[in-house]
Amino acid sequence: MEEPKGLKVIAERLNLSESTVSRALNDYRDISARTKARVRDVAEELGYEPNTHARRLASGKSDTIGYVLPKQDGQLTETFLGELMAGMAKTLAGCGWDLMVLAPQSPEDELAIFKKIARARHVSGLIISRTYIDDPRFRILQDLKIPFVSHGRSNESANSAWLDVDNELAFVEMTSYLASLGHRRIAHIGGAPVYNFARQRADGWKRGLKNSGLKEVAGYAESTELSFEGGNAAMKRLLALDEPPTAVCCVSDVVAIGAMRAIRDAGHLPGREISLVGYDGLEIGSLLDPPLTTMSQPLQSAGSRLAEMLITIVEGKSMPADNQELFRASLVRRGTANPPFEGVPEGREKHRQSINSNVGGFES
Amino acid sequence: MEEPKGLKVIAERLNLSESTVSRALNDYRDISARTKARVRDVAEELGYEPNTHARRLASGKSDTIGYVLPKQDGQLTETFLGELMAGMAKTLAGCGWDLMVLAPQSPEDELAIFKKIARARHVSGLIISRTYIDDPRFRILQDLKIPFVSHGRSNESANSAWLDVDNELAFVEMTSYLASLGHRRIAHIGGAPVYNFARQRADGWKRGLKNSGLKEVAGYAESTELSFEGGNAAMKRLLALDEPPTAVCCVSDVVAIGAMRAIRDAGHLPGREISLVGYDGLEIGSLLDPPLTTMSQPLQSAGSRLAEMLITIVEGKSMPADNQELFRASLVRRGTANPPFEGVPEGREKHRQSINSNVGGFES
DNA sequence: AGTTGAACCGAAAGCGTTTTCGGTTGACAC
DNA sequence: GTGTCAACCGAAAACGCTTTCGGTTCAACT
Repeated sequence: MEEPKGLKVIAERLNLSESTVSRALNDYRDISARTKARVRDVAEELGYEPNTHARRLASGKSDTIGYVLPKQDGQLTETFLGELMAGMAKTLAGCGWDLMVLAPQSPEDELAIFKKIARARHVSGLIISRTYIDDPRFRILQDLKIPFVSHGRSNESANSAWLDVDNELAFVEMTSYLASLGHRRIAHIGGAPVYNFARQRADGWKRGLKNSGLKEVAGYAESTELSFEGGNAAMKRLLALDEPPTAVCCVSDVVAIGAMRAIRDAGHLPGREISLVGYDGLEIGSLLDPPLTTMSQPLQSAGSRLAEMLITIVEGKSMPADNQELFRASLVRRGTANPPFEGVPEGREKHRQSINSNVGGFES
Repeated sequence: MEEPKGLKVIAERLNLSESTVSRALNDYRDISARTKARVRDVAEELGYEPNTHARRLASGKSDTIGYVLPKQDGQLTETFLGELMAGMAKTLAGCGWDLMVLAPQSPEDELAIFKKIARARHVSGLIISRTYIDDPRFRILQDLKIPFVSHGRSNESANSAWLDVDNELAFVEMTSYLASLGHRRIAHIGGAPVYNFARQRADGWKRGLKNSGLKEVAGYAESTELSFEGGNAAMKRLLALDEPPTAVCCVSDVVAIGAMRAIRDAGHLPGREISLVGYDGLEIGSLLDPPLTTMSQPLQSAGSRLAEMLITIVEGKSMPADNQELFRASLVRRGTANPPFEGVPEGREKHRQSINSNVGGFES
């Protein structure tokens, strides 16, 4: 009982040709309003749904964009994935486009996927994440003439479309904030220097220091992998310095949480002896003890915007280089960023008075 | 300079017909091995990539499955999404299939999406997550004759394909483990009772109690939303009981972390006065103080298997009801599950002796 | 020599759209 | 009345592949 669908039945019902029906549904202007209405009614009534494949074959468009899953170190716990993809899928669906997921297993695999897309063109554009400072993908995609937008910049992104958070500004603000609380010895735990965002954040920290008239102390620029252990290890190194920092800017919440652990293990209290600010705005940070001060960035809207940008590019309505947008992160004040500690850690109570009197004036 | 691709050029180069080339590439057995080899060589050399849309139109297959993003309460921080989708995409890609993301904005929207798929058939199967105890989607998808596999069971899933973790067993083990450590008063903080996994876990807890000869104390079965705040609030209620539990099984790590906070706020130490086990195996739990004991479930492999199952069903190689698999979670021993505290919380020293002597015999 | 049947391959009919190109109206001006 | 120009619509050719159906060839049996 498979009733034949298709333009054909609609056409027959109305004594029209298939081509007329097609154009009526696609709102061509050489079809009278009356006819359009009749066609639409019948289509509605029949529950007509165009055959995607036929449409795409005939039109030569694929109305599909691909999102390349960032595969880092085998770990895929990125908390932003869900939000980002939801944002993309939502606006794409609004335009009748599809979102396809690509999960390259290795850089070579990724290249193979790109090449295949370049030839088959069954995906008309790509969105990539987790960009590197020197990210070969920009060149590759440009050479292959695959339209794309990156979530994050790169040295190679000058002429391509991207959407990024102003990581540098965020870390300038973060550092300035700590400085405004009275901190003078502010360190940074950064991410692997291949990631562009890691560099941006480190740069922001440096600029923040400068803006506040502080200078970078030797050994204060830590770099580690984006994990708890990474943050933990880096913080330990900072604590082992002759003059440990009183505040630390962390490249991510996860790293910050690792750092908190190290601070605790050293017998200090995060946010008291050593202030700490993370980045990402993870919900979980709010439940820690003390709750992690952090900076949060928009995700759903970023995904949505990425999709919008890519569509206009694919449709030739704008040039890649004209699609470069900077979002802004915002400070979430919680418990780990406070004025420098007036007391003395680890039962060195005897020191307390002197330190206190030396510093002075920062009691809240 | 657009060189014409397609079967045509290969056919011309070899003085074969397009149909022969097509069948050669698709490994039909009425093509000689020699011809197949020649065709493949030329195809390789020319970098031939078949046109997906044409192929799908002609064959009537879509080779695409859709993953329905679980949208809960506007929050999409599901940590498992990345892993799960990577697993799916990976095995799908291995078969030349595509993974499409669907992000329904509401239940009505979800229904509309299903209906559209049922008609257009541009997606040949679906994978759904976060199933409810009474999940209308099972009926709907069956009625619409859309092949699907669910990640998680439901009351309605008897005749459909699913892959689930044995949540009940996991919580039986969890509870038994706590009992084996000597706990007698074991509570449970569960999730919203609409989710099937929440019920399963609660059931597991109850069965675990029974197996260990313990009984469910009034007020020990808490239920809350799957968030830090939820866990926090639930634990507060437990602490306010006349006889608070000495151990708590939590429906998720996030909830457990919220509970830890409540325990701390009450002046106790998680894992000492009150033991705690979470579920999910989140990495972050390992960095808490003390590190959260939990149960972890496989995700990449689950995604992979889900995809495999769906493919065999779509291709008619197996019936949905024959595709029901139970994965197993495994205990990750960290720091929050220990024998009952021998000390006395909050100066209720007087209770201690009696309790201890009543229970007895479980010191490790 | 005739028959049979693998083994191979080509012709051609789709698959369900889009889109170009003309053709037919009728109105309106000249 | 002839010409012109919109406004509408149909015919038909793509789009690039799959798949059915036959046809040819050639070796191997009768």
